[in-house]
Amino acid sequence: MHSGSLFCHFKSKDALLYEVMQEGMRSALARQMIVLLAEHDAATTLRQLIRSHFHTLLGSNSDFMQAVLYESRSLTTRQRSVIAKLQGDYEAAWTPVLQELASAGCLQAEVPLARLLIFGALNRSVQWFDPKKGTSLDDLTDAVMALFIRKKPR
Amino acid sequence: MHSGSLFCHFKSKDALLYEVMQEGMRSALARQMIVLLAEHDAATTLRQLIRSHFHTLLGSNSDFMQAVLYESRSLTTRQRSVIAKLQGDYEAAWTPVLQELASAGCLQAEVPLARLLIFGALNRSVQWFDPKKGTSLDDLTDAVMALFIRKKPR
Amino acid sequence: MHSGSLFCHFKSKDALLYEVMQEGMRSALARQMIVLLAEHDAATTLRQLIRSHFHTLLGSNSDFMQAVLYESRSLTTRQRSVIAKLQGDYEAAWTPVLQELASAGCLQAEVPLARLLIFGALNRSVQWFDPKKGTSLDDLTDAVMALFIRKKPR
Amino acid sequence: MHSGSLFCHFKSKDALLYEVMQEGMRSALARQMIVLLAEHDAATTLRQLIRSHFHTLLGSNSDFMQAVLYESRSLTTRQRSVIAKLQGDYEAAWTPVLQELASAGCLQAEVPLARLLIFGALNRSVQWFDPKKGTSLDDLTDAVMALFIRKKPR
DNA sequence: TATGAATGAGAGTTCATTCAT
DNA sequence: AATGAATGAACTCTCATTCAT
Repeated sequence: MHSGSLFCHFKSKDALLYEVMQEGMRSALARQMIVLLAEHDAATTLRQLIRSHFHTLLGSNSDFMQAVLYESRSLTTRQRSVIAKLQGDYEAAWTPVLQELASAGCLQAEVPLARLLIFGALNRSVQWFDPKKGTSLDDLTDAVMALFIRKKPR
Repeated sequence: MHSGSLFCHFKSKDALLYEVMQEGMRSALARQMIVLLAEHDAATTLRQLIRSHFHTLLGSNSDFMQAVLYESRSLTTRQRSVIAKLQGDYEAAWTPVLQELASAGCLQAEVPLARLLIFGALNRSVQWFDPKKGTSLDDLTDAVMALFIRKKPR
Repeated sequence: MHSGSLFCHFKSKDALLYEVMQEGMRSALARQMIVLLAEHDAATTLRQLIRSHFHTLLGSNSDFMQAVLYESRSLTTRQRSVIAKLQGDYEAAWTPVLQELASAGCLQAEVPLARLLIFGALNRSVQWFDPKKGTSLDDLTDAVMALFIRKKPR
Repeated sequence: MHSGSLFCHFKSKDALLYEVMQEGMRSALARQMIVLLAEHDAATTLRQLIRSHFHTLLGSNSDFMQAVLYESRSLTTRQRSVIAKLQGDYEAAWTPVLQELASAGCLQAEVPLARLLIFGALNRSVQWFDPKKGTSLDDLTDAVMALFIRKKPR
């Protein structure tokens, strides 16, 4: 693409960024919705949410997530709040699942805090994950489940 | 401070950034070394490492950590590798502690991966932690320990 | 031209300076080569070299010579040596002509020194020459020849 | 000397430059006056003027001449005209001597132009003269005389 | 709609000058 | 008078944006 061409399609560079972030978050939400519509037990649902989140973070067409996590300061206040709302909705969907696991004793922390810590752990993978190192997204998902979620106590 | 004053003390803006990052990492390493020199069981040591890390991340004089985590791209390759080395040393010190907990069955993941996930979880707190919300660094430390570390199985 | 426009075409202000100096010296060399290819006696050749040099110094598109003479310190060592090489080649071409005149007794000084003095005399004209004062470049050329070159002794 | 100390003695850096240039030109004029007061024939006087000028250009304490020749643009208009007046007086003193030589047929050019060319030739020596190369100021003076001045025709 | 040279606001940097000590 | 940290105007350069083609 050539230097002036962007402005045939977007009002500004930040407008493109905003579009990409919004579009990316909406598709991530849609992908996640499919997971949530399947009726599984909480542990299975969480596993699928994590797997889906890794796809969103690390799969192809995932650059938007870098933008959501690290470039929000380039947006206007209004745009930033729209993206924050989408991100909030996305993360809020995990709460009931985590709540159920916490109630069952499988997750040993207050859910709001646990959710922040879990998203921190997962999101940072964009910095260190390297598919060439031989670990698959499924392996990663297994490791995360093992780390955070305990077997249901009798 | 006025526009030209910086250059009385530093060759360039990036030279200041580098100094701040280096100095901050060295003091974080020193603080952590004190924790490691105390002889405690692995769980207590980890708790103190986490508490110390939260101090480094969220205490006063902690802005350098934002720089280390998010501004490394402004450095030269050489500078970046120095900072990466310091960060690597800092994080490497956690490995034996995590290893011992993993051997005891208290940490259910491969240590290298667990370490990445744990640092992700902790480091992201600079984005959401707000001391005005009433949670203390000690509370945070307790939550992290509860979330990641299990009671020693009999 | 506006402040940023330069950088569409040149990497830096000094890169422009270097291009102008190099291009100017190459065209001066080319102009001089034409003079040298004509087969004339030494005195005629020298007269034409001087006339050509005044054109290079004082004609239109001659600002580059100011740069070559007085702005070389803005260049990198490498660039400066390229320009110095071109200037050296340019001035070296005068040596055989001066040598022939010296051998004939028309130039009463060691050629290397005479060349330095002659170029000093000519080049300083950029400081004082004013076409509005009524002196032409041909007048100037005649004066220089008369001053430095004697009639061939019988 | 330290960065602020200059301003204990001079109002500005350019004020120092102006003082140095003025002082240097006055001492050059004084030195030249001594030459002119001795009663010699024109050729001898010119030789001594040239020798004195080389001392002024190339001897110790001669940096001011670089400033006079190449840094005048840093001065205010008023200061520049004072320096130009001193330089004009200095060069004007050569006119009668050159005039006499021209009348005698020893200098083959109009005196005003010859003077400009001669000063150009001499002044440029600050760029190329190197005492380590083994040429003395006396050698230089001899060469200049030989180049410009002819034996008196019978 | 696409292009890329031109624009200009803003960032980074230099350096002559000021000023508290 | 001497010092050197601080100042700020001026300069170089970057890059998002504009615009004539």
